[in-house]
Amino acid sequence: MSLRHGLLGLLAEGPASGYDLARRFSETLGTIWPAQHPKIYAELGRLAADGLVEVESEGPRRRKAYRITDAGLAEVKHWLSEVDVDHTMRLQPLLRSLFFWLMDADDLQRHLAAEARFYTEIAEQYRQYAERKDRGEFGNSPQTQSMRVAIEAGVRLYSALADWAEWAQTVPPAKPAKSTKPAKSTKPARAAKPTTR
Amino acid sequence: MSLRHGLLGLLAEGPASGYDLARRFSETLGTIWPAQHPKIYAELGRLAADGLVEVESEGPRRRKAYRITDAGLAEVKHWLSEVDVDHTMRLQPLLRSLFFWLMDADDLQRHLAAEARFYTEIAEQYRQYAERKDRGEFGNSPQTQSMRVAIEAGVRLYSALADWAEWAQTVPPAKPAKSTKPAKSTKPARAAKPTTR
DNA sequence: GATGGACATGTCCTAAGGGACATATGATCG
DNA sequence: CGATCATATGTCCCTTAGGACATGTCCATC
Repeated sequence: MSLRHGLLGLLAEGPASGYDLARRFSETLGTIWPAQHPKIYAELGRLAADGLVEVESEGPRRRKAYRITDAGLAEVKHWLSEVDVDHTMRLQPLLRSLFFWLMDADDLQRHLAAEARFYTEIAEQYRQYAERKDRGEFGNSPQTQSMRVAIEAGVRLYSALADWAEWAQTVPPAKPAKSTKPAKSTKPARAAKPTTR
Repeated sequence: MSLRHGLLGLLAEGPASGYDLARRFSETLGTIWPAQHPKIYAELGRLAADGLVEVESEGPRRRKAYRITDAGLAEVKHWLSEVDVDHTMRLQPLLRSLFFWLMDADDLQRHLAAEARFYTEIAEQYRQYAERKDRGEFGNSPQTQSMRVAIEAGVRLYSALADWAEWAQTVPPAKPAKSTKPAKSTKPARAAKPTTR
């Protein structure tokens, strides 16, 4: 249920419409926390029903801007300070890496090179963003300060992944256990063992 | 739909039961790709219906071991080489970091210290696992070679996060825009601007 | 031989994610 | 003035995730 608190956190900066919030998610937050507009509108409705946000104004084309209420602010602060962090990571690239041994050496090298390029590029984007902030381009409000901290995480994470993908290209492909030794051959599906225990 | 391919990948190493697979997810894979047993049994059923796996043997207590079929192996290889990688990351800790400005300085320091401890510990676990592999404790099969590559990613990712959390503790908390300058005060909810554009 | 515990598989139900589609409205420009 | 585009909000529906609960089975041990 982090989307709920994500929305509250964004609204703590000031009123915004569902459209605004959806843009922020798709433009900058998308890499660390994806959220499509259907979910956002639905959640805003629920938040309003629960009294955590309220409609601040109705704008030009049906635009509704929401403002966080005191209850909403209390809720997001409570979440930040009292609720356990969920450290779950769901990284498909890492899951795939477990199965690299199923790939041709060529395909694998291509794959890793593409991954390295991808991560390097994202890391670079975050780095530039960080620089602009450090040059004072976005002011020095508490919000942008926190943004700076988040960006730093992006830089470090994606740099680490880029380095990893580079490094992985240098790992020699393990031969499918052929000529290394006489190889006690019959061990016919090692993971099988119908372990009763 | 990565669980499907995750299961196929694991079964490519050799036959296993739903219980075995669930344990592998909860013990070692849980950090990078969580999966509970209800999903696993359901997906195994679907995989069997689609002919990508088949029941290899029935063991002691209703135990059913599944074996990957040729079609299943082809499917997972196709996924690895041809299907685009999903780079989506969903990191609650990073989402939270955007809202650090809403926290007391004390709470934030406590939070960051706990985060640093957590990431350091996980990184250390991965590091030890990598060492054991490098000492040859797990042999040198292609599978364990790939495992080694995945572990390396874990080491680097969690080290990066640990360093980040340490670094973040040194970032001075931005004062809520008070005494820094005369401060053109009236700019009443900067994010509001009912942008019609 | 009864009982408790680890093994093993499964269902049920609700919530969350997300693609596809629908619709209203104001702005722009020929 | 009519067409078209970007803005803005929403619904529908299917899939995936995951907590809670239920059941069966073999083993140890008292």
